Amino acid sequence: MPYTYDHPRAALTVDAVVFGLDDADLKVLLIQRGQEPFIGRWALPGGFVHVDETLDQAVRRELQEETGLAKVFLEQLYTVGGLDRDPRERVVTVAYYALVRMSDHRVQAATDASNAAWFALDDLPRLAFDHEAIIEQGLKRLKGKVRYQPIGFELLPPKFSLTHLQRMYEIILERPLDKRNFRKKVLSLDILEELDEVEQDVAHRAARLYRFDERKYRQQVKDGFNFEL
Amino acid sequence: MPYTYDHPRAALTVDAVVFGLDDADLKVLLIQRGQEPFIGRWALPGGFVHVDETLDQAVRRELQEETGLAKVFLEQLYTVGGLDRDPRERVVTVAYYALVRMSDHRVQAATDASNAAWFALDDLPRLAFDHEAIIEQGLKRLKGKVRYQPIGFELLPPKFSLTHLQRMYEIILERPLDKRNFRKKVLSLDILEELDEVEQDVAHRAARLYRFDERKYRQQVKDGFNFEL
DNA sequence: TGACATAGTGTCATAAACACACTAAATAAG
DNA sequence: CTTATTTAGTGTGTTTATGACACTATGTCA
Repeated sequence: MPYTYDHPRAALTVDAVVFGLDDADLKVLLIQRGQEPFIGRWALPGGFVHVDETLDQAVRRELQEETGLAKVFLEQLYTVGGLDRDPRERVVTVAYYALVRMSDHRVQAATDASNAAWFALDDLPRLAFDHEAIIEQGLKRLKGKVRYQPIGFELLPPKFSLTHLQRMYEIILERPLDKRNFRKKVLSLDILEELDEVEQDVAHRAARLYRFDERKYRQQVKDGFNFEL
Repeated sequence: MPYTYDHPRAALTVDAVVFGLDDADLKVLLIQRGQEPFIGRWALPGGFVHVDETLDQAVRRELQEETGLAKVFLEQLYTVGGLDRDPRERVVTVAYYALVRMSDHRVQAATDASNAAWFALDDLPRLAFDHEAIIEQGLKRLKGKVRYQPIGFELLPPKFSLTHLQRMYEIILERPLDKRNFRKKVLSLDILEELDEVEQDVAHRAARLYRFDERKYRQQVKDGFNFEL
């Protein structure tokens, strides 16, 4: 079933930089390629955009198929159109980044029998295509955006302590933050709900848990308020 | 000369939101379409991406062809992949925004005999496709970015007074700024070169002229300094 | 019950943001 | 050549936000 056009067309793909957070590191989810080109190399999850699906739908489908992830936070990053990105032919890819709670999402083995695994950002394997550069961009965007939009919560479990929250920011921004100033600031934003619950199973004083209050946040935004780390 | 593929492919286009500034308004450069669909309607300059050119090259070529503009400031905005954007077939477009000095660039009549013209943002005609939404995004980006990167200078002539500069920010941000505070702030950034020149042909005290000093700015950035309106 | 680990809390100093009004210099008009 | 008009150019005090900094509280475990 061939499809024919008057002019040659680039192939269109989507790729996703999926970030996750563990105790110590920001991680990226990669899959190991099962086909040429770059067979055996690690790469961003992604694939061809079908002609009857939107770009968002395409990324979500590919994430589901290749990693088992569904319903993650997703945002478009940028579109890469270099001429020789793919040795086969002209391929233009729309890159996305995603944030997931690593604890929630047990990463599945991919459908096409290739692996999926998390890698710390400073310990990446050799990657296929220009995926290294795309990850770089994703990281840059995350670092920038996390400071003025409360997207970081997508990386944390629903209930978290202020220490968890601070550690997340420290890991992403790659600098230490002052504990008292951090707490003062984040509480003053009034976007957290204080729960009547504390951490469980810790070998020391348990910290109070909080939840991100999306409703309060939206209200703040509407009132012209400004999130700012 | 037909081109054939195993799977149907979306057509890939680029579109540019070209911003210019006059005394009173931010303006957008539009062209009037000479073909179907939307013949006669105004639209963003843009067109199909050739298989042997990058996305950047494609936008620049289209801008040149349709409006005569060359060497403008260009940055990728986002990629639109809705299913029914174009009534003919699936078209994915990579949107850019551009900043030009209106005075420099006399806008040419387009090659294919359709018109090109500047429109104030609050006085746009009916547009083709989803170009209204793309302009909206471009404006949002401009408003955001102008505050932490010195891109606004791309809209001004090389030599400008502090009053010009302030007016530019007021127009883009859509709010008045305090004259003394603005001057204090902008001079403290130390990215302007004070010239031994003043405005000509004005019917009142002439203002001193300044020039954006790109070298100083790059130095600041390297030193970890932070532009911020 | 004592050692250990992390939670939780407030003050002061410095820096940035903001509000605010008059004099200076040039041209134009009478 | 005097006056009116228009915009340029300048400084201070107040308020608000940022940043540095250290000790007590509470729980677990040995």
